[in-house]
Amino acid sequence: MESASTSPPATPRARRGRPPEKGLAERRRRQIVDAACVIFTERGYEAANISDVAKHAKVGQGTVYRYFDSKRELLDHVLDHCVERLITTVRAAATREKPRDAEEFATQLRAIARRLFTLIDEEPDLLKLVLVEAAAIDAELKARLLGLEATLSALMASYLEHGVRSGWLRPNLDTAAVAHGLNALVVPGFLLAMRGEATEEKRVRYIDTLVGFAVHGVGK
Amino acid sequence: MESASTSPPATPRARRGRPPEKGLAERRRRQIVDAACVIFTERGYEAANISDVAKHAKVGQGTVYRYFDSKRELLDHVLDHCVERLITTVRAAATREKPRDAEEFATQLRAIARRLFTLIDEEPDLLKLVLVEAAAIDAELKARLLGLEATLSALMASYLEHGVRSGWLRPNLDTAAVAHGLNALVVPGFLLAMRGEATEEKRVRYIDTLVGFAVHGVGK
Amino acid sequence: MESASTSPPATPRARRGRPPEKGLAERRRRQIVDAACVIFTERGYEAANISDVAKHAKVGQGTVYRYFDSKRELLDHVLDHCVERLITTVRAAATREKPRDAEEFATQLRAIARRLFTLIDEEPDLLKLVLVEAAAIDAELKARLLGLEATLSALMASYLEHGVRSGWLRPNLDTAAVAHGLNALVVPGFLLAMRGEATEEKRVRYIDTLVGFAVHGVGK
Amino acid sequence: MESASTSPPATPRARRGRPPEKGLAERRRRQIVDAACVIFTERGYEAANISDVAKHAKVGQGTVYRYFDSKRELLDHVLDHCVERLITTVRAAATREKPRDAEEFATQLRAIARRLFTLIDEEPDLLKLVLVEAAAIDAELKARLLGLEATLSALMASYLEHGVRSGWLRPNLDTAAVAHGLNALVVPGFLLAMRGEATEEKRVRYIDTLVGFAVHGVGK
DNA sequence: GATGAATGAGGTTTCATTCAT
DNA sequence: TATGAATGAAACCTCATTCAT
Repeated sequence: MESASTSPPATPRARRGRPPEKGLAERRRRQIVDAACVIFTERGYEAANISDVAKHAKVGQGTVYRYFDSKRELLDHVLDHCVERLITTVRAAATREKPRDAEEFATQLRAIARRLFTLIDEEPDLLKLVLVEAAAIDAELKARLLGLEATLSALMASYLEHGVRSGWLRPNLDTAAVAHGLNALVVPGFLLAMRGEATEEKRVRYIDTLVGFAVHGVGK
Repeated sequence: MESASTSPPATPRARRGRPPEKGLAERRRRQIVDAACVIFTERGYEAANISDVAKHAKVGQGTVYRYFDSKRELLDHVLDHCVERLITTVRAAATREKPRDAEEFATQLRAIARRLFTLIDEEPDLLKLVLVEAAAIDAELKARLLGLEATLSALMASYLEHGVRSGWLRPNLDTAAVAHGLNALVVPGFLLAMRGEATEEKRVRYIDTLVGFAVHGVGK
Repeated sequence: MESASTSPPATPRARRGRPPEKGLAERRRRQIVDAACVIFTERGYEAANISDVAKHAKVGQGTVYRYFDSKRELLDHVLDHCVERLITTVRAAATREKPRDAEEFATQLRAIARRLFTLIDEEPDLLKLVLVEAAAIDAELKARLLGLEATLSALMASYLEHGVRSGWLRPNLDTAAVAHGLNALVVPGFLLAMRGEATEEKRVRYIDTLVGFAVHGVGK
Repeated sequence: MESASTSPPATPRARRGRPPEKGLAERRRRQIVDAACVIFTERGYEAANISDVAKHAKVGQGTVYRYFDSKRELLDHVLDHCVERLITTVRAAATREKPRDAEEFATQLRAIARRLFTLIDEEPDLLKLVLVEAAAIDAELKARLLGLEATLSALMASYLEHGVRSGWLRPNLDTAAVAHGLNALVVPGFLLAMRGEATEEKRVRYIDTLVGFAVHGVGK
C-alpha cells in the first residue's frame, strides 16, 4: 500500500517486524531431530514420549509441534537422518572405480564392511532403531526400509554384474540373489554390536572371514 | 497351590463338583497365548491391547491376569511358543546324522532352508514379531533374541567343525564367524516374505543360489 | 462343555464369573448423562471438560469412555434426553382432541404455552444448551435441531389445517408459514427466562397477550 | 530497514519517516476485526484460532494482541461490528415518519422484514455467530444479546404505542409483550436461511404471510 | 510498531491393571 | 475360578498468550 513507486524492485514488500532469522528453523529442526534420535533410540519409538524429547532438546513441548506435525512425522525425519548417514557411509567406501578382479573386489568389500561396522559400533542403538524397530511401526515405514534394502542390494548386484561381465565372477551367477545374501552378511556384525561384544579385533576377524567366505563363494 | 491332595475329608467346606481338572490351567494358558500370538502378530505388541486378546481367547480380561502377571509376561510366553516352533522346525530338518561330505552338507542346508522358508511364508508376521519387534521392547528380550541367534549359530558352528574335522571343509575355517554368516543368509528370504513377493519358484531359486554360494565359499 | 445334559435348555451356555448385573449399564449411562447435562449446561459444551463430568457423576474418567465413545457422542445423548423432555411436554398438552373453534384453539395454545414455559422456567440453561448452543457445535447437530423445529412446526401446521378445514380459520391461510411463526412466539418467553426476569405473573400475561395476538392479530 | 531517505540529519533519533498516521491504529483494528468476522463466522468462535485470524488479516499473531487484549475481547469487537450492521439495517427501513394507519404500519413492517431477510440471506453465518453462538460464550455476552433484543423490542413497542395512541391499534394492547412477539417472528426466517432453503420467492411469501398474521392474527 | 518463535497448561482419549461379585 | 466394570495415569496434541528482536 504505502510502498513508494520509486523504491527499488529488490524489496517488493518491505518486511516489517523481527526479521525471521534465516536458518533458525533448520537449526531447530536439527536440534529436535537430534534429541529425538537419542530418546527414540534409548527407549524405542513407542515408549518414548514427546515431552522427554522436548526436554532433551531443551525446548517446550509446543515447540516440537511447531516443527513437526506429529510424533510419527518426527520419526520420519529421524529415520531420514539415519538412513542418510548409512547411505553416505556405504557410498563413501564404494564409489571408487569398479574393481578389476576378485582381489580388488574383496578389498572393496572389506573397505565397505569396515566403514559400516565403524558406524555400527558407534551407534548400534541408532541402527537398531532404523533397521529393527522402524519396521514394526507401520506399513509405510516397513515399505521404506524394504526399499532401502532393495536399493543397497541393487547397488551390490550391479557390482556383481560388472564382475560377471569382466570375467572374474562365475558367469551363471544369480547376481540379484547373491547381492541380497552378501548384504545380509552385515547382520551378524550388527548383532555383535548389539551384544556389546564387538571389539576391534573381533570385528576385523569377522570381516576377513566373511569377505573370504563371500569371495570364494562366488569365485570361479 | 500348596493344598495337598491328600488332605482329610474332615473339612466342612469340601470341594464340591468336579475337582479342578489339572490340565485346565495349562489349557487356559495355551488358549490365551494362542490368542495373544494372533493379536500381537496382527497389530504389533504395543498397539495390541489385552482386551482384544481376551476377546479373541473368549475369556474375560480378568482371566488373562489370572494366568499372566502382565502384558509383558504374556509376550514372554508368546515368544516362547514361537521360538519353540522355530527351533523345532530347524531341528526337524537338521537332526539327522551328520553330513559326510560337502555335498551332503549342502543337501542338509537346503533342507533346513526349505523348512525355514515354509515357516516364513506361512507366518511372516509371527516371525516379524519374534525377530524384529521383540528386540525393540526391552533389554531383556533383546538379550533373549541375541541368545537365540547365538544358539542357532553354535549349532551351525558345530556342524562346520565336524566338517573341518572330517576334512571336507577348509582346515583354517573360522567356524564361529562363518556360522553366523550362514545363518544370516536367511534374512533376505525373510525380507522377501515381508515384501509379500515370495513365490515358490523364487524361494527355491534363492535357496539354491545361496546354498551354492555358501558351500563353495567354504569349500576347500 | 461341562453343561450337564440334564440341565434345563434355558441356559445354552452357562455364564461363569460375575453375572453382568442387568440394567447397570443403563443406570450408569443415565448417571453420566445426568452429570453431563449439569456440566454442559453450566459451562457450555466447549468449555466443559470430561474430567468434571466424571467427577460430578462420581466415576472415573475412563468410565465415561466405557459408556460413550467421545465427548461429542455424550452430547448427543444429553440432547436426546433434553429433546425427549421437550417433546413430551408439548405432546402432553397437545394430544387431546382437536379444537372445534377458535376459542378452543386459543385455549389449547395457552395450555401448550403454559407447560412449555414451566419447563423453560425450571431449566432455562438446559434449553439454552439444546436450542442455542447445540446449533453451534457442528453441522450435524444444527441439522438435528432444525429438524426438531420442522417437526414441531409440522405438528402446529396440521392443527391450523384442521382449523381451516373446519372453517374457524381464514381459508387462504398459509398454514406452514404461520405455524413457524406461532412456534417462534415462544422465543420471547425463553428470553424472559434467560434474563431471569420470568415471574408467574409476567409469564401468564405474556401468554395471554401472545395467544391473543396470534389468534386475533394486532388489528382492531 | 527503517532508514528514511528524507529524514533530517539534525535530530539523531528523531521520528523518521511518516509520523504514526493517526488513522492507522483504527485501520488495523478494522482489518483485524474484519478478518476475525470471517474466521469466527466460518468456524465458530471456539474452533477458530487467533493464528488463522492473523493470517487472514495479513498481520502477525503478535499484532492481534497489540490491538486486542484477548481472543474474547476481539469477539466483543466483532459482535459490535455485526450488531451495528444489524441495527443500521433495521433503522434504515424504520426511521421514516411514523405510520398513520394499520396499512402503513404493515407496509413498514414488510420493509423492515425485507431488509432484515436480505441481511440474513447474505450472511447467515454471521448472524448465527451473533444470535446463536455468542450467547453460549459467557454470561456477559448473553446479557449483551438479551439487551439487544430488549432494545429492538423497545423500538417496536414505541411504534405500537404510537399506533395505540393514534387509534389504529387495539387500545388495550400489551405493547411490550406484542413487541417481543413481533420481533420473534424473524426467527423462522433466520432458520430458513440456516437450512439453506431460502429463496427469494419463499422469503417474500413468508414475509407477507407473517406480516398479515401479525396485523390481523389468524382469526377469520 | 510489528513480528512470529516459543511456551506450557490443559484437553480428550486409551488401556493395563485391579477387584467385587 | 471367572468375569468385566471401574479406574487413573499418562500420552499426544492445540493454541492463547508472551516477548526478544
